[in-house]
Formats: sequence, C-alpha cells, structure tokens
Amino acid sequence: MNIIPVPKILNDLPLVASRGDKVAIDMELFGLDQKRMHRPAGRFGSLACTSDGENVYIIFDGREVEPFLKNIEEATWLFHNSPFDLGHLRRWTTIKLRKRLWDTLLIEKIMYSGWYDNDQMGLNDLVRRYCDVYLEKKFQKEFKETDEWTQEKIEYAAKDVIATWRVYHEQRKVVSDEDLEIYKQIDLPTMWLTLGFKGVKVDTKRWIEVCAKSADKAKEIKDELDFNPGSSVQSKEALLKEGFHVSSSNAKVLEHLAKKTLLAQQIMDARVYTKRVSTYGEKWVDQFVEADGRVYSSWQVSEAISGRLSSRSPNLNNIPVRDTPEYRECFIAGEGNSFVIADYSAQEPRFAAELSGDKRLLEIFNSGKDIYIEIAREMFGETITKSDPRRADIKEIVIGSCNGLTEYGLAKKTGKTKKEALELLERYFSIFPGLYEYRENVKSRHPKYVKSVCGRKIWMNSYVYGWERVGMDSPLQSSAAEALKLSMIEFVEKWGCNPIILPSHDELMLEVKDEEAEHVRDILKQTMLDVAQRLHPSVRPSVSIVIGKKWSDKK
DNA sequence: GGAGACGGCGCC
DNA sequence: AAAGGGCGCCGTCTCC
Repeated sequence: MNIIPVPKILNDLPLVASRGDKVAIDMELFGLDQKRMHRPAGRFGSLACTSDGENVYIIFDGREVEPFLKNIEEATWLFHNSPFDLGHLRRWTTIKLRKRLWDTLLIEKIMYSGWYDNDQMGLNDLVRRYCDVYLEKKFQKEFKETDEWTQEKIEYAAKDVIATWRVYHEQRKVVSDEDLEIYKQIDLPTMWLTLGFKGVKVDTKRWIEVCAKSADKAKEIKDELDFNPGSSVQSKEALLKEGFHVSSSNAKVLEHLAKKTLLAQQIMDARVYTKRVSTYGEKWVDQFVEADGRVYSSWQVSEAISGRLSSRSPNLNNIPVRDTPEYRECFIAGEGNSFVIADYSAQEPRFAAELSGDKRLLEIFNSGKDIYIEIAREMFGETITKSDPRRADIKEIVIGSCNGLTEYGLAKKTGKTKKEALELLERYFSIFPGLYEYRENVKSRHPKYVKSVCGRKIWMNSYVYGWERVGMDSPLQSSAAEALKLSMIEFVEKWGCNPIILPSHDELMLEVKDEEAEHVRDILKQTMLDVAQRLHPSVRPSVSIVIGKKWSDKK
C-alpha cells in the first residue's frame, strides 16, 4: 500500500480556479467536541485546497476564508462530508447554495449503500479502496486537544485534501448515471436544505418539570428493588429467583410475565421512568438547547441504508409521543410564529401496493376509506370500529407483511398463539396474493440489490441472516424517504425560503409567521400530494396537515 | 480507567 | 437457530 508523499505546501499564493476545475477542499477545526461537531464551537484551524492533487494551498487564519473561496468560486468543489465544512465555513463567510459540488461521502453512500457499512465510509477507507493509499488518521485527536500547529499536522491537513481529490477522480470513473441522478436531484439538494434548517424552540422549564416527575417515580420504584432493573443480567437473575427462567428481560417478555409476577411489572415501570430521565432528562436540555432557546440537531442525508434522513445530537426522530405526549408539548413555535405539521398517511403500505401491484390493496387505497377497517372487513367479513383491538393487529400485519413478519413474531407481538397468528397471516395473504408474491419474489430472485422507485440501490448481503427481510422492506422505506426529500425540495423551491425545522420519516414540521401559515399549509399539502402521486402513480396519496403552536397539536 | 459490545428502548 | 425493517442513545458489562 502507498502513502501520499509530503505535498508541496503553499501559503503565500492564492489558488485561482475557473469553471471546469475540480478543487478539493478540507477544513480543520481546533477544540471540537465529538458530540457537537455540527455546532458553531471550536476554533479555526486551517483551510486547504488542491486543484491538481500535488500542490496544496493552505491558510491558517479565518479572516482569509472569504478571499480564499472567492478565488475558486467558479470551480467544482470537492469535499468528503461537505455539511461539516460548509456548516463551519459559514461562520467565516457567506456560502451560497451551489450545484457544482461533489461530496465523496454522499456519492459513496449512494453507490454502495448496504455494501459497505457506515464505518467503512471514512476518507481513509475510500482512499484505501480506490487508490490503495494509506492515510494516517491519528492527528484527529490532536486537533481536539491543542491549537498548536506542527509540521506533521500541516502535512496531515494537506494529505487529507489530496486524498479527497484523488477519490473524486476514481469515483468519477465508476459512478453510474443513475446514481448521479439520485445525487443531483435528491441527496445534494436535501443536504443544502438540512444545512438551512432552523433550530426548534424548546420550553425548557416545562421539559425539566416533565422529567423531574419521572425522576421521582423512577427513584420510588428502584427503592423497592434490591437490584438494578436497568441491568438485564440482574433482572434475569431476580426473575429466576422467583422461578421464571427467561433468555431476555426485554419489554415483550416482561409483559407476558407481568400476569404472573409483580416483579416483572416493577422492572418495566422502573425502565420506563429511568429512560425518560436518562435519555430525555435535564442533561438533554443542558447539552442541546442553545442560548437562543433552540435545539439544532445534526441531520444526516443518507446515514440509513435506505436513504432515510437521520438525526443526532440530539436525535429529534425519537422524541417520546405515545406514553408521554408532554415532551412534544415542549416543542413550541417562536413568538408570532406557527407550526405547519404534515404527514403522509400509511406511506409505506402505499408503496407496497404500488410495487406489488396487488389489485385488492390498490382498490382499498383508492377507495379513500380507512384501510385498516377495510382490510378487517375483507378478513373477518364484518365492519369493525376504530377502537376494535383487531384494528391494531391488522396494522401490525400490514406493516409487517412487507418486511418478513412471521407467525412467530406476530404471535409474540400480539399475544396470540402461533396457530392464530399463522391463520391471520394466511388469511391476509389470501386476500392480497400480489403482496405475497412481492414478498416471496425477493427470496427467490435473490437479487444483488433492490431499488427504490427513483432508482436508489440498496445492496443485499446474503451472507447476513435476514437479508431477504431487508430486501423486502428497503424499496418501501427508501421510496418513502424519497417522497419526503422531494417534498421538502419542491416546497422550498415554490415557497422561496426554507422554513423546515423537523423532518421525521413521513412527517414534516415547518415554522412560519402566523399570517403565512394557511398559505404555507395549502402549498405544502399540494406539494406532498403531487410528489406522492408521481412516485406511486397507481395509489391515491393521503396527507394530513395542521397548523399549531406546539408539536403535539398534531391531531 | 477507557473502549467497545450488548441489551434495551425511544421514534417512524 | 431464529423468528418484520430502519435509526441513535443510554447504562451495564466485559475486557484490556
């Protein structure tokens, strides 16, 4: 394996590049906290670029960023993980949305989603795969710990940017037109949108009140127990003492056991409350709410193999809602603003209908009626109400039917016997044979990869147990993700600015001025419907949308 | 004492 | 042997 030779480093001459030139750019910051990489923390370290893969131009003063970038304005910019650099560079200059931008990380994820894991997507991994080059990464820690520059560190910064430049040229040779279209039409515009997300305002006082209540309850229950219910090892041990041998102490198991022993219920309760204290406690506020009262998450455009967006530091995609709607009441619109909250109904089942072409399922969706009640009518020959427990069972089946749910799993989930569960599944698939075929096809065709409706590839690894379940589900999940991304892109195009504060898989939350809310609601709804209709033309789409002052004002 | 695996659980 | 998918984060456990 090779290493990159010490580059020629120039810091007295500006690089001037023009249209057609490819300029790799890389930024180093001092003193960044790993969990807050996306926030305006840390101090300017360096900005380096190269247009020929040999000579590196580098500056060490943030005040030079603006003229530095102006000189290469016309060129195509190459980054590895551009949101990091772009987000921080905005602290020293204005960065406008540009299409001439190649992100080697985003491209690699589009090309090799499911083939390589996320931990094999670093610049060092790419330069090893593409160029057989070894790239030293040990300096990252040093940037965190000290502001001192050494010759070695300068060389490291220079080598990084050369690696990016080299990887670009190799990727260019092998990337397919279809992958490039996904990049240009979907992921790159989405990346720019996520950079423009405003934070969400949080009522911190209320939040702390909510979690304080849970803290009290957690303590109460824990005091009654002589072991730590947060430990699976200790919980299993305690249950064994009462005569219950279990291989797992998770909620599903405990729920069954709760009928037989109080202990199971106690462990469950303790976990519910400690979860709220640990994950959604005071620490959450301390860590993530900025001085302006808002939370700024880090949004990843394609961290998930399906191309779903993901969120971290903090993860805004898993804020409690079922048992504790109080948390979402803490997400509030700013003074004089309203939220517009929209979500796609039964989005993945709709894509299942589209992709399987199942006749009966298509009819049900296109009838515009409640699909779960309609399916129940087919299955049981009677009309059930919304509160009938069978509706929840059917929901499980509808969602599970396309990601490989078995009678065993269904039985466990619903508390039915295996025989009952099998009967339900069989009846379901006899009504929707197209769905069954879709499911079985994945196994029998044994595809190298599956695709979303827009053509995003998800590679299968048949050596991994359960690969066929990923194969069934990925086209649905990734198509749904595309619908959401395209809705965002097209809405912002129409509206002219970006008021998005929180996307969540099949849901969008916008914050706009009160007087604009109704207008925005109408445009957003129409946009989402248009996009969905385009992506699943055989299925009538459905979007519910409301205007509110809190996230919880949903339904 | 730190790193990483694991179990568990919040959401869609 | 395991028994719908996708995430991120927490505390515990284990190992060095």
